[in-house]
Amino acid sequence: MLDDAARAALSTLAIEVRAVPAASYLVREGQPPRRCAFLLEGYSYRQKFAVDGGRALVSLQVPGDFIDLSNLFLDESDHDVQTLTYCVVADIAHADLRALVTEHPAINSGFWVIGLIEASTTREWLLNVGRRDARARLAHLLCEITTRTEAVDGRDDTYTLPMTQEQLGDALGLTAVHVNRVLKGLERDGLIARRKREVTIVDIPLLRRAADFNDRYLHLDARASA
Amino acid sequence: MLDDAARAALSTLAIEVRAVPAASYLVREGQPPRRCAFLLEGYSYRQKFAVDGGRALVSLQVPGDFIDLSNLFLDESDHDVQTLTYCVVADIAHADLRALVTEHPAINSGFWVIGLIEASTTREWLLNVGRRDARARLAHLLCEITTRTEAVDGRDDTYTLPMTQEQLGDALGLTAVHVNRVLKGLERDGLIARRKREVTIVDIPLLRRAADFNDRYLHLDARASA
DNA sequence: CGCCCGTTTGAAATAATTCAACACCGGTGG
DNA sequence: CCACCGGTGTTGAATTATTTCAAACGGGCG
Repeated sequence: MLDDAARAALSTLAIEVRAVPAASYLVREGQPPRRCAFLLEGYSYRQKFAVDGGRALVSLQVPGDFIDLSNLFLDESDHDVQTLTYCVVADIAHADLRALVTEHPAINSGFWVIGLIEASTTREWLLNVGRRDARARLAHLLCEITTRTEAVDGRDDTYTLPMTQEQLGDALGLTAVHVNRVLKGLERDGLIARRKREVTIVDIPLLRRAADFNDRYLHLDARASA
Repeated sequence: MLDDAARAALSTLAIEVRAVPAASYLVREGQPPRRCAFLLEGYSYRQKFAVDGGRALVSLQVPGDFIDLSNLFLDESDHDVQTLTYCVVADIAHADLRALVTEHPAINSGFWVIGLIEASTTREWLLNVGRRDARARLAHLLCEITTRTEAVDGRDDTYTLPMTQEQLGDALGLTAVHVNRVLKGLERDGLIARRKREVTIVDIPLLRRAADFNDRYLHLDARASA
């Protein structure tokens, strides 16, 4: 819980808001900026590459997520962050954040919580890619997206998928072609419906079961306090 | 860099050392202790389960790693930590650690760095499992183990593999059977040699190339300061 | 209008799994 | 001291999930 002083400090933070087009880089591997970006609107993702050109999306960010808290403490980024859609981000100077963190223990641990939840999510993705078949993997990702976006803005279960099938594949360790087939399978079985890029979760319980989805790893309650 | 006061604080920390047999739990999913464990000796790993019984090892810990820094800020663990071998761990009370972190910004950011490196490592594992074939995956894990253990105690390239082939499989998203075959393949091609559980890296450059291994993700330099 | 990116579909190829049997080894108890 | 035991490693053959390659389609955009 934040005390009043902490709240005040947060609200007087000097931030610079900027709009960013889709598919542009917010962070590049190896390059460290002097500011942290906070996602206000839109979606972005972290990615890493293998030498053979293989790509892995290793996490998604939705509005309310920090883009690169890691750059505050590490001076070389180990991955890229790229926007998925048009985004609005708030930049905060490293110096300000550092000051904030040392002066307000509550904010410090709040940031810790944010970082730890992200780590937890990456672990769940590792389980997903390593130990679930394509159908469950895809279903799991769909469940995560709905859960995380509705936690932000009480959305219903229809949303336009912000990702291409190729990107979905890279997030799941699958081929775009296979993603397509699995997507159709889920549709055929009445778990989801699609119209162009728009996806509707038709049967949430069924999808969750198919996905082996349990939202514990998202630490929704802990996140609320930040 | 730590100042003298921080060093002093660290050295007067009340720690309780205990020995733990192999294959015992250090942390259980859902259960939060009031202390953080630091690994002094031995190896341990984090694991998560899918409902169908599938297991994923999501990280390894070597001497010098924190077992559960996450429990300091999150009150419910989202995974287990289990010892791989006989271990010696140091327990530190949460209260002490919290005080340390709020009083010494340098220690705070040191802990951040540790957490962030671990997150980076998990992302690399995700790339490994999602986008590399079995041979590269296994080679990559072998490279990581050598690199991390030699960073601790300037070891040479022979070491007894602390893991069963089943555990290797769970760390790589593969079957134990397949791990066995791939291991033999690496041996046949002269990249490694084996005698019982003992593994020798015969040709490091070749293994690294086969693994697509680049140690940047381990942030070895940043780690040194902690 | 035409182009390009993303999607859809099929057929063939392949990596990895599954199942099953057997060998090995260290440890335990008779 | 030997026999047995369970866990681990090894091997082969059959099966399956996923990839690869290739071609065609569709729609949004300049």
